[in-house]
Amino acid sequence: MTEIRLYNTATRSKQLFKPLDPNNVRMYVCGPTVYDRAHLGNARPVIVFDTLYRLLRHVHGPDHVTYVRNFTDVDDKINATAMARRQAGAPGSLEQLVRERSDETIRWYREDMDRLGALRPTHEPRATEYIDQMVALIADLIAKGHAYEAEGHVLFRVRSYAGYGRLSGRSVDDMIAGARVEVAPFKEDPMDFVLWKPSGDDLPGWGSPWGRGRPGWHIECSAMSQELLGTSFDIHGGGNDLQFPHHENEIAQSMCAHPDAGFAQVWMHNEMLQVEGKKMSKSLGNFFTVHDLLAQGVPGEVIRFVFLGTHYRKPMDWTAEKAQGARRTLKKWYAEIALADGRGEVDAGVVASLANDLNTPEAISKLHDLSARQDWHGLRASLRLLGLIGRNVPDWAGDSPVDANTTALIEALLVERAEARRNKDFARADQLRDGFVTAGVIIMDGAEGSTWDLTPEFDKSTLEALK
RNA sequence: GGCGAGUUGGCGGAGUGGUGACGCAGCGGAUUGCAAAUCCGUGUACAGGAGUUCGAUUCUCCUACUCGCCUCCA
Repeated sequence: MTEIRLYNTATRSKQLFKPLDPNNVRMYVCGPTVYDRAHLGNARPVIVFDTLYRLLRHVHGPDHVTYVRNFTDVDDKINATAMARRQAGAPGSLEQLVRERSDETIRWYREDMDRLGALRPTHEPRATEYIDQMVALIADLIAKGHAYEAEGHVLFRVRSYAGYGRLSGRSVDDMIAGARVEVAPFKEDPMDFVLWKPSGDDLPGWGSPWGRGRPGWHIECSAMSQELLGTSFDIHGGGNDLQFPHHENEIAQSMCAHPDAGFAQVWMHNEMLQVEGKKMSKSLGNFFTVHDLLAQGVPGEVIRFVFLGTHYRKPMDWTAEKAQGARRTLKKWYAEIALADGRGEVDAGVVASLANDLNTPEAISKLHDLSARQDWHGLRASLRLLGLIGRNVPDWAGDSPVDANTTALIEALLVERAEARRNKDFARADQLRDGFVTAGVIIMDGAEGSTWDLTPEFDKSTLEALK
């Protein structure tokens, strides 16, 4: 069996991956807060951990991997949208409007991530459906002395967990020294964080032993992973911005509730995304969503390919130039594998690269090898493993859907050019050749005649001017 | 201020204690009326300094610079 090596943030080293139960490899990834469309940065962990999911399924068998990715649908921005809608006269209770907002955002998220070739996780739990488990977990933490109630809040007693700060390499004292956060007066210690907080009448809330309220952010992942994967499981993933405080707090909660279970064995964090060399932010004007990009005609496969071109633990720069290159490469490969039947074997080199801490850039270089060796079956199967092709070659890469008019016009102009060349009227022949280029038509002359294709920049009026 | 990550050829981007991935661009050749596409060939890069070593881009230390987190942003 293929040996998988993964970099474990918790030990800061790459180590051999040994599942607790090879018949049920379990992975939890922190999913989105569903307050709006997913931006491009949200796509990175999705693609990274989807690739890992595919690798695990390949190695252990599709039925022996359980992948959980949550939706966080308890959030002030969701509430704000719901309240704004109610003010605008939308019917229904606040709870219903909150639910509607999450529902539509989740639907968008799934549509967008599907387009990126990401498989749906085994479970996609919503935080609001696990409130009972969270309440039980919080009560357990209080009973064990790791949490306390104060002014309607329940807080986690950070000093009660000696391992706090291990994952992110911080000491509690250092963090307090450098803290820039205002400390709530009811906290025993500045580092203590909220497990449960009270909700006023104008906010969604649930009944609890501590009054009507809502959970803090971190407790949901502890509760849902425990419910769906057990008190210990194999891999926990997310963006490296979650390393602290989110994952640190998750560890504290889960380890204190189940001191002997071990919680997650391997912690994996993807680096952040940049756009044209800069952090993506609304103020810089380089902020866009996955949906924006798809709507502009950038195919999901192209986005995925660009992402896989950088190792997940390095910052990744999204550029228009990369997207263009990715489109060309994929289109070439799609044309090459058109005749492959899809029953080929996945290339061992591709698997080996992935098994080495998801070295996707190296895996892509192996795809280039397969293409150069004309191993179309292997290329197709390997593209499939990487999620760069589904059952069929995507429509955008096939023969461009061209209306009959345009086809006839191009064919006629090609005939004219062939005649001009035969008659040594090179002025006209070159005029047509250059005109095709300007119009966005690629002409490929071969021994048995000319073939053509349209670039995304194809412009029909420019072509018609050639007549 | 604290913690962490990084700095590889024109660009992107892997990797390794000693045979200089891979892609794009460029250059040379084949081909072409000239081109495009294609095919063949082609690159003496590892931030700076010191150290360890027979030998370092790869290990250690220092310096510079970049970036991320410390704010319920992946």
